[in-house]
Amino acid sequence: MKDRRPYRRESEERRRDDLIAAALELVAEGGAKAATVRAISEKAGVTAGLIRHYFANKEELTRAAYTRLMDQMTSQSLAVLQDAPSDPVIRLALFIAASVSPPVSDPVAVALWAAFVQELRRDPEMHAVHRVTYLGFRDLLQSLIEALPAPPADPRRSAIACNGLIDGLWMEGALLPEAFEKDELIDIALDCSGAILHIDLATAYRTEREKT
Amino acid sequence: MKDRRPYRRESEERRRDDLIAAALELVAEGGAKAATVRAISEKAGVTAGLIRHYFANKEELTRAAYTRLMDQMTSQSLAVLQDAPSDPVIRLALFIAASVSPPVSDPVAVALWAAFVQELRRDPEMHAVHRVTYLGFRDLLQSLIEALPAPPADPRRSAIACNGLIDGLWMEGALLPEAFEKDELIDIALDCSGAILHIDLATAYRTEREKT
DNA sequence: GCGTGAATTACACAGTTGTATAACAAGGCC
DNA sequence: GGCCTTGTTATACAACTGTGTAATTCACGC
Repeated sequence: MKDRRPYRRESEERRRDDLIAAALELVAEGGAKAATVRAISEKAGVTAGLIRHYFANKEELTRAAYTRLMDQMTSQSLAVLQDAPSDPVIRLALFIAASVSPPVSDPVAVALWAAFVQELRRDPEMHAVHRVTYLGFRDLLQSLIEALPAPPADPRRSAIACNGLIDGLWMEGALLPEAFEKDELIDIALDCSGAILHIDLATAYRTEREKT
Repeated sequence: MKDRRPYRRESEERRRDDLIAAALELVAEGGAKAATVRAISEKAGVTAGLIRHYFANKEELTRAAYTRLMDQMTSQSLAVLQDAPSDPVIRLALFIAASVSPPVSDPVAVALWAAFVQELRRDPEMHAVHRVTYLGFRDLLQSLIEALPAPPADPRRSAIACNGLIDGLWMEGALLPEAFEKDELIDIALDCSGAILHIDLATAYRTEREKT
């Protein structure tokens, strides 16, 4: 007489992944308030109770989603170096260009990021995630800068500056795309990073792009 | 027999101001989700029903609060020019330094800003507010750049770049203050804006500061 | 095949949310 | 000083929130 919904047992990893992915999609679509336990579980194809079987509470799921988002963005910027030439100037130029253009610089990604930023001040664990991912990205940038033929005297300062420039343009390009022409932000990011580092990143990028 | 709460009638402007201020304080303290109609009205010293007497719905109050926040931040950056000398290099340096240091660069302000950013994609009116305030700030910066003795060839590009740098450092300094030494971000912002514009903003700022 | 443990569903619950509506009272006007 | 507009309170309501708990049913070991 019961018409209980049939289901399949899945691995813990699979279920956690599905729930995190569903949460991110919902936050992207409708802001943090749209990611309710019921909406998340429905999108993941399970019932609400299961969330608390894999996460102690909703906060923990939120943290997991934030970590996943930041890891994704860093690895997307890094992916462009996978099959890049070994010339450090070209590598830096490609990395910077990738960071201020899609899919890294994307309205959905920025909105997602903003949704989590509000939690940083209140949740020490979220703050820790932020520190690790921010410093991780910056250190990556710094290592690219230190590999340059004529590295700057204070690579840490240079990395902070370029990181600030990248983050600002990343955000502005995603939030107000109609205010910029195609590739304008890439050009600006390369020109100004070049001015900061006293090298010509723009032509290095252009010649590399024309090679294909 | 009724012990109905006594009250005073106030002007529409006063009530709207109080409600907006209460909403901003709550978002700052506990994120967007803390700004419920009941919490807002309690903090403003009224009952919940009154909100809908002054705002058609909660969304409208949210929009008003966002507009107010952005106006405040721009005017705070601008305030430093009030009694600044007429030397355009000094004026630009003061403006940039103010934008990446308290009270403009502040964890509360950044968290508030992030809380609203999530709405930009969904709410066209919020998007319009964002466009106006972003372009307003950038145009201000561009006018300061154009006033320089040797203005750059493309002031728009320079303004976009400096704005990006400022926004990035504004955000990073507020979100992870322990990662930077005192005045480090001001120095970096001035050095790198100077590199982009080919002028020496850092010494202009330092000599101006030592004048007092 | 068949038990058995655990993944999953189903349901309940108390609290909160935004909103609608009616009763009330403050303060200006004559 | 009494009326009348309307700012303000009070209360109701249905929808939704996160969470706790018991009942089911899947899938694996034997």
